[in-house]
Amino acid sequence: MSIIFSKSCEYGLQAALYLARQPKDSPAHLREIATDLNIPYHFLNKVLQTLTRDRIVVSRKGANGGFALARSPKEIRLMDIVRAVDGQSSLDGCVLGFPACGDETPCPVHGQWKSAKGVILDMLEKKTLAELGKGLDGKLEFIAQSMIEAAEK
Amino acid sequence: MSIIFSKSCEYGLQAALYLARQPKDSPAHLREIATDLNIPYHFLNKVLQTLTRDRIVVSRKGANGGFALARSPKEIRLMDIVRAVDGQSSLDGCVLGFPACGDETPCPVHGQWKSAKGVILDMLEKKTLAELGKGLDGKLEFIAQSMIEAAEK
DNA sequence: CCCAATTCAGAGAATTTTGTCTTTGAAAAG
DNA sequence: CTTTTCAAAGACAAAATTCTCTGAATTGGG
Ligand code: SF4
Ligand code: SF4
Repeated sequence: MSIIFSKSCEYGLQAALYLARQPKDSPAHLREIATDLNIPYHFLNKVLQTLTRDRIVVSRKGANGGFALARSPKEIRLMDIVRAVDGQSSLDGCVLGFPACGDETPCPVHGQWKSAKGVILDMLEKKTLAELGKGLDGKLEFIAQSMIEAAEK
Repeated sequence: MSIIFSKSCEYGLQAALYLARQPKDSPAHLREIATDLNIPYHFLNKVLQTLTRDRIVVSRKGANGGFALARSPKEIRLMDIVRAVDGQSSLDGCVLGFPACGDETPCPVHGQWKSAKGVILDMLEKKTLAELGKGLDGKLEFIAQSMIEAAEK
């Protein structure tokens, strides 16, 4: 389970990463993505519709249709997906959430909280799907591995 | 809204902080806490029952009863409250949540994710209610301020 | 060109989880 | 006893997640 994101968002991130690792010019089918990543088919359908509307992925109907990234993985930040699926507001909150608080009237965890949040936002902001995909090549295939182990359970 | 915790947990943290700032030997009433912090009475009731069962707060019934911390604010970590209310499992998750992953088969954000999570867990682990309460004294009263501004809206 | 098969699009129903409220009971104080 | 206040079960509501079903675009084969 994700600590921070909704399931929609989690699935969106997974699917996008899946697409980033897909060979060029061969769109992936919804059915295939869903079973490989172990995501409910129709829920993923909805999430991908959102990503398509937001021009993060493109879809084609009919035979040899499917889903593919709309632009280079280098140009898609994790943040883009989060914003598309969960909305910006999902990142604005706080751990404690006192009624009125902020930099002017901070509670005593405010400093640590901001730094933790900084690390997370930085990650989402800076990491692209391309970088996500890198670091795997040469080593064992992360997703494939996941699938195998998931199937074993 | 809290990014990480359920509302129960958020309310639990707020209530605990409220109790920490309460003068010694004068338990606070559920009704009072709920209205001051703007938390639904009966929901807070449930949360405080949980904290009581977990011996983080103690309750007394009847006239001049109420709730108070079970031990010194110095000895209650934020983590204790989170675990009591949301359970340990609420802290075990990940942002991406691939089917099979971990330190052995990490995905490429794993490093950054662990560090972000480290900051958060560290905060929950190390900060006590006492430290939370400090940093406020002398300055404007954080909670009071919150209440005033909340009432204005 | 037309048809059948394939695959995404979308509305909306059903389910599950989470958050809130209602009601009754039990303990403590005076 | 009577009042005050917490304890607890469970009804109810709202939100998140999952499923059902119908429609529309595309392709390739007659
Ligand atoms: S002051 Fe900062 S850390 Fe504290 S509740 Fe407000 S936003 Fe959160
Ligand atoms: S490898 Fe680490 S960061 Fe990646 S999905 Fe798994 S737990 Fe999360």
